[in-house]
Amino acid sequence: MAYQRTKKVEERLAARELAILDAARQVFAERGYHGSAMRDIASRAGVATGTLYLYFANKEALYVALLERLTSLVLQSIVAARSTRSGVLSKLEASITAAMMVFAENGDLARIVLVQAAGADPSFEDRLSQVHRALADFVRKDLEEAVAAGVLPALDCEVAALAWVGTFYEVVMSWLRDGRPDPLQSSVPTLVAYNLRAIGART
Amino acid sequence: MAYQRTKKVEERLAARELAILDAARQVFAERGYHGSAMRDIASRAGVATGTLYLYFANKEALYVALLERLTSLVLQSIVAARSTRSGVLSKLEASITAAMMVFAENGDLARIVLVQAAGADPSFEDRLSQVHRALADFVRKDLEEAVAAGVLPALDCEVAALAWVGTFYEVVMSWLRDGRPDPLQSSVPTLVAYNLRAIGART
Amino acid sequence: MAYQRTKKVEERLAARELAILDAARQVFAERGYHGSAMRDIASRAGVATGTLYLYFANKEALYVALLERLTSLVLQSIVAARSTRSGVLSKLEASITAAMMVFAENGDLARIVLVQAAGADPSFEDRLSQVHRALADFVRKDLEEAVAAGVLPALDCEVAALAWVGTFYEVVMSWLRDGRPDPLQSSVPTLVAYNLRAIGART
Amino acid sequence: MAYQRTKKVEERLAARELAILDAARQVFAERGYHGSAMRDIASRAGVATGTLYLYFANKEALYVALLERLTSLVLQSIVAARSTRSGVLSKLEASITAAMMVFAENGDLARIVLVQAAGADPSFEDRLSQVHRALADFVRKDLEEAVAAGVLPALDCEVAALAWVGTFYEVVMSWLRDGRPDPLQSSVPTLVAYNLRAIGART
DNA sequence: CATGAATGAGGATTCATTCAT
DNA sequence: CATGAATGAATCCTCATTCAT
Repeated sequence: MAYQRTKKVEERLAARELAILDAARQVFAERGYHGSAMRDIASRAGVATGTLYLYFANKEALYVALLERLTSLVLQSIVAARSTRSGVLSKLEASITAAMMVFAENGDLARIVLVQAAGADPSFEDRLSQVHRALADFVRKDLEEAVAAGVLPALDCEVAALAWVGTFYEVVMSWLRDGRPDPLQSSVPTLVAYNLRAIGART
Repeated sequence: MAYQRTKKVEERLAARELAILDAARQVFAERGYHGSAMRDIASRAGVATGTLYLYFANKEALYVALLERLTSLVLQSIVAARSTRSGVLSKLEASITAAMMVFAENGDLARIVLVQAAGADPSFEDRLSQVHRALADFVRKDLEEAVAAGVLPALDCEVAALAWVGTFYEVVMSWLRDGRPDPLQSSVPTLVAYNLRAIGART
Repeated sequence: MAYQRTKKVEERLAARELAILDAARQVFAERGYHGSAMRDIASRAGVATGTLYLYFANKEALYVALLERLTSLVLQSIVAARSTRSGVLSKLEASITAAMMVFAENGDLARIVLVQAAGADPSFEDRLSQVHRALADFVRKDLEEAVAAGVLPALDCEVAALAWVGTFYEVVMSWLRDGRPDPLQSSVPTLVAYNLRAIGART
Repeated sequence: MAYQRTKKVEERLAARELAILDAARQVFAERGYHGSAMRDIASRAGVATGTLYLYFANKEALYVALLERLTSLVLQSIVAARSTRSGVLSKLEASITAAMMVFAENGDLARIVLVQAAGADPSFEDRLSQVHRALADFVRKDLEEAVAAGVLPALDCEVAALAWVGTFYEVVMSWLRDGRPDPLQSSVPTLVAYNLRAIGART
């Protein structure tokens, strides 16, 4: 009889893929990309080495899956958060808050993506760039819109967007390094105010 | 007669160490820590593999030498720049400008230290942290002094220092990624103004 | 279906371990510890280099496995031989004959353990010492028992045991060097008689 | 003016050669042949690495020089000792006593030659064989002469010689391993008596 | 689908030896 | 003669990936 991919089977497969991603997340976060052997990840996931290759083409693909996981979490979260706000600056604030929440709840992924990815292999730099650029683009567009709407004075939105993202990025890095500020989200209001003042917004 | 370590010899040794550091800088910057074989570095430096080990204990030590080189360049440059200014905020601006100049003139090193180091090996994270912390500390102390002197309004100097450093760090990263802003230093006045507004300084 | 460790697989694994030990025995015996590259052993065993490390932790462990193999063969053989005899001196003779038989049948191992081990690495000396001491202890205890039973006159059993072992050891070494006496066992009666006279036994 | 190899120069050279041999003896005895780097020996001798090669062709030659040093000490000592005795068995006893004295006074060399040489490299086995054979030959000839003179009963002198040497060799090994018997020479009378009884000599 | 034994290329490091000084 | 910097071949071991079971 033909093999039937029942729902039950489907679920087991999905669960296994998650287990592998979870194990990879932990191991990569602890030991870095090159310090992590596929064998270690497999044993942490409770599967055989070869099984990893049934779910991911190779080590790089497994790592990239984690990178994309965080990227996707952040972007989805931002989109969802923006839909609850109306004003431009309010959307901007919501965006950045949402992103910070995701980082705060996914420390391992944040470490892997924001701290380790670039140095793991030059080929990952591009992907990290995309995250930065995506965030900066959100900010830049909002700023441009705000300027166009007269909510903000004239501004070099390109550089301001980088600066804006940089303030948050640096705080996330500090949190990943030293655990401060604790909790990470506590810094958001301060930073938002910091940046709003910097761009001349009336608070 | 016994081998004499003449000035000529001394110079050749120093030149060779520089050649090795230079080769390491190029190769590491291009291919990352784990993508760079000691053999590649040696051949780029025009020496035999074993020669590397006469100058550096091992691959890690060679890498760390580059990290410390940038750190030392930055710190020296900051100290020198500060001595030419008098006001607190002026010193702060001089510090950050000096650091950016060093990054601009040492792109490879900046890439190795700021982009790659943390992901190359977890053991390097500490060293990168030190750079960040050292810069943030300079800023924080200046801000605290400025607040104490009444030049600035009350302020969460800890977070502000991180934000301040973050704005510059992000721009450096952008420059390393895309080559923009070009030249890197062109962004300094904008960023300084950005941060001064953010902390409520009268311009 | 999951990979099954069937009896067939089990056998192949055991066979492979034996093949590796066999190859190691040959290569080490021919070229000595430091003259033998893991690659040579692997190719002689018909496996890849990495496969050696699936069966033995490292080169030293592979060597030690050979040392322990001979030790175990000798001790087992002695124990078995003693159980077939009744008198003390008869047990003693059986012991030494059994040991010599094992050496005669395992020339490579004998060479590795008795000739090469001590010089291969200072850390192996201990293990060689144990072999010597184990043999000497067997002899000493038998001698002490024989003296206590009045079968032998009073005697410095400690030194006599060493001497006893030494006579056989020297002959084994001579056999390993020059192939004489041939066969090795032919010397046993002569040596037993030699030692029995030396300790004053009535023949 | 032509370079004159004055007596003073000659002496300095000889002293240096001795210093090197001495250093080599210590280092080899401690770490074994392959565990000893030429650099270590040089630094222990207080000279530069290259200097070793002015006195010895290569590492092997340096090691062989030590082997030959002990061989020569033993043989000279035996010859000298024999000249003071008259009877065959007396000469035999003097020979073996003399050899043991040399071992006792040159523990490092004894360790290098008797324990390590064979395992250091198969090419050294021959040289170790020569020592054993030289000693055994002395004994065999004496035994043969004693038998011919009727001082001893008929005897398999070949095997007896090996046995004779073996008893002493084993005791030396024990001394090198455990430091017992202490002093080494204390065992000589016992062993001589042991062997004399074994070959049927009237004491 | 899952397993884990097997592969073998790759790389950091050591060290005997040479030779310009 | 003496030095010690330089060489580069040699080797142990790791680990991503494959594939027979």
